[in-house]
Amino acid sequence: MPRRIPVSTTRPTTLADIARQAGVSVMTASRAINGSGYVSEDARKSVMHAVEKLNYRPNLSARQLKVRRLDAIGILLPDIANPFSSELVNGMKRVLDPEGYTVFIATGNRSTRQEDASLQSFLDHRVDGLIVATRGTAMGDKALRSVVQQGVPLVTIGRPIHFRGVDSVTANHYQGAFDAVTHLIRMGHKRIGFIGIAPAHGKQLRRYQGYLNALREAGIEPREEYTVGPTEGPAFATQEDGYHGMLQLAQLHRPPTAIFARNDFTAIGAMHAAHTLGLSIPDDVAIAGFDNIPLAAFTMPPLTTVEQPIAQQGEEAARFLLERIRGRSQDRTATMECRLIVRQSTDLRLRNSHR
Amino acid sequence: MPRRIPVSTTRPTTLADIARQAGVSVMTASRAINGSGYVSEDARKSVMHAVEKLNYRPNLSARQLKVRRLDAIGILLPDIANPFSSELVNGMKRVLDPEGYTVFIATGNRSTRQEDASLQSFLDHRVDGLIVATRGTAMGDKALRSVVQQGVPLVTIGRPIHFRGVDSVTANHYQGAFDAVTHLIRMGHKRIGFIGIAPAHGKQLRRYQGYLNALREAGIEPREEYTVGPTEGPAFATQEDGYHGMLQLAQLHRPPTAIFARNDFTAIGAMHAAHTLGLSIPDDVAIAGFDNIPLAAFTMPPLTTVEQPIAQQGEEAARFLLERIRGRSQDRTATMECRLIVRQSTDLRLRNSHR
DNA sequence: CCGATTTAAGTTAGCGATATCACAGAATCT
DNA sequence: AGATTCTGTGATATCGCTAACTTAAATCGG
Repeated sequence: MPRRIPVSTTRPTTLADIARQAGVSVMTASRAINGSGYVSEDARKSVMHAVEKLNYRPNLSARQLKVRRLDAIGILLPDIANPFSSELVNGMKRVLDPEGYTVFIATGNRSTRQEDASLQSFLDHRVDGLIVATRGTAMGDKALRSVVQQGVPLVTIGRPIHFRGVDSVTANHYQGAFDAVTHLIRMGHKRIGFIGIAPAHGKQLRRYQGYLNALREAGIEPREEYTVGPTEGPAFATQEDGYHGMLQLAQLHRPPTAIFARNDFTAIGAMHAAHTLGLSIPDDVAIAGFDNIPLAAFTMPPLTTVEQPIAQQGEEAARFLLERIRGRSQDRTATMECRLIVRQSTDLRLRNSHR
Repeated sequence: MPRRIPVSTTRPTTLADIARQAGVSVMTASRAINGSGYVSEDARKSVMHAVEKLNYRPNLSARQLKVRRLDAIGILLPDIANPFSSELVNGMKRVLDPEGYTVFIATGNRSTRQEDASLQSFLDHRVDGLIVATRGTAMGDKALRSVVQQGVPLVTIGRPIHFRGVDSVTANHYQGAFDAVTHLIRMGHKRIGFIGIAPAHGKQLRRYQGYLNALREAGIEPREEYTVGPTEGPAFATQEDGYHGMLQLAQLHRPPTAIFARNDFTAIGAMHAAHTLGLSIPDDVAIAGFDNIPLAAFTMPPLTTVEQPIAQQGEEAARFLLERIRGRSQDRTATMECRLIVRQSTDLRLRNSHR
């Protein structure tokens, strides 16, 4: 471990400096600053004046050592490029800021090892609670279980949890996918493909289950060759996956007339492949995605997709966490409904709109 | 301020617990764990054994209080939806992780007040250094100046800094824009529009200056009516801005035959408007963007754009910060070159490629 | 074989904050 | 009036950790 030479310019102001400047004891200064206990108006004023003058900021490490509370919560995200992340954090902040909590973010960068490291960092810094929005893995589950055992309040987002002591919030991906595929069926499609995961790995993927069941409920037996995608299980599917998936499906003897893509990125890749192949959308092939990323309204044609209430998931998770921190011990779960947004990539009759 | 009831399940293990369990003094335990000073092999082993058994993790607040070092650095980002953010953080982590630093991220959400709050939070927690990647504002500058005065090592990214004691890293946006516009001129265009900022507010925007000078250097006098965009100064320009900007330019008596958009989102909005108007790209209007977001290769047609070395900026910023923390006091600045990526939105002759 | 060095521990004293106890004077109650 | 409560303040002891000092045995070189 390399040595670090500190560049101590001026020592930061401490409570003792304030007390000296204000002519009171440190305890009185502390009380004045925190508004606890009895402090005369005179004393309060001169302390506040000193705080202002010396530009005092309490040392949170010192405070935390004593009160065992950091007023900070940690958020673990899979990665920040993800279009969710921002909205999710906004939702959480909306709830946590007014309560005086600071929010720190760390990312796992899709690597379980990095996720564990970030999680450990939060624990080492003794945050008051954790919100974890990374994808579920066996290794990750083990780490989370130990978090719970250590008594640190924990809420997960979009991740099924298999043990107690945790709250969780999720969107109804199953229903969203079901609705999207049902919409395609209503538009007259019978041969509907899924791009985003290899058939063998789709058991865990609720979006895929929604796709399968929508077909079955309409009396259409899903065909395995209509499902294409990466085999990496819960990995995020990309534009490239969508592009290659579409090419693959187009080569079939009787190719699908409609595509339900695992997410909007995948859908955009599929659209691109369709253009390349000279297929027109939605006449030759209809395409629907999932997530309603900002760009979805700006593809050509605009993309039909499913919107999940991201900010609300963040808010709810934050509320759950606050309740946990304040002592609730029963587990709670919230499932938020998704909303189908029909645009021209599946229905030409719609006006060209950005909504 | 609401009261918080702690849910103390089991008190976390302390060094004293370890010492007791291992049958040594706390100091020996500390030395064994930190690998400092002399510790016999026997003692080290039994301490490590106790650490393992009791699942001990040092209390970083307590340690920080003593050693005045947190081994953590704070990163302030404008918002996380931004496609940079992720890459930027990856670059930083690549440098900081191996040095034993933990990275915490906070966002300002494009609000100066929130940025200040996040910055203050980092300072209150006494991080060892700060990397700030938010857009420059007067209020923000003031806050940063005070950071420097407090002796906290600071590096900025993509933000011109007007005072000393700060390192900064930036991409050569000017050159990138210059190259893109020069490319448009070489493709035979003479009437080239800029979408992304109102002409009166473009003074600060290096991308706009690059546009103007590329025109002038080619002997083309820029026309004010060819520049359209929001008036909010350094705000981020969106798809909507691009869409409306394109509509506006198309209404001119002699509309531009090429568009240089402030960023890829704006370019995508403009492309969408062009499609809506029945203009073909690049025959009726060529369009170039900036940033090379992942989707840029998947628009129809693929978008010509300028790529800036994001991860490298993150790495360099992290290296600068480490040097500062270790005592360097001269200011350093790095400017990274951008790279023009020509695709079919400006040049039809190219093969359809995703590179 | 003896002083000097190295190795291996333990003791003490804080870091900067707050909880707790102690105490004095003012205000209120019975 | 005397007891009781309310105000306002300060002294002291920690929180969990490590720097600095101290002690003591082991090792070493001439």
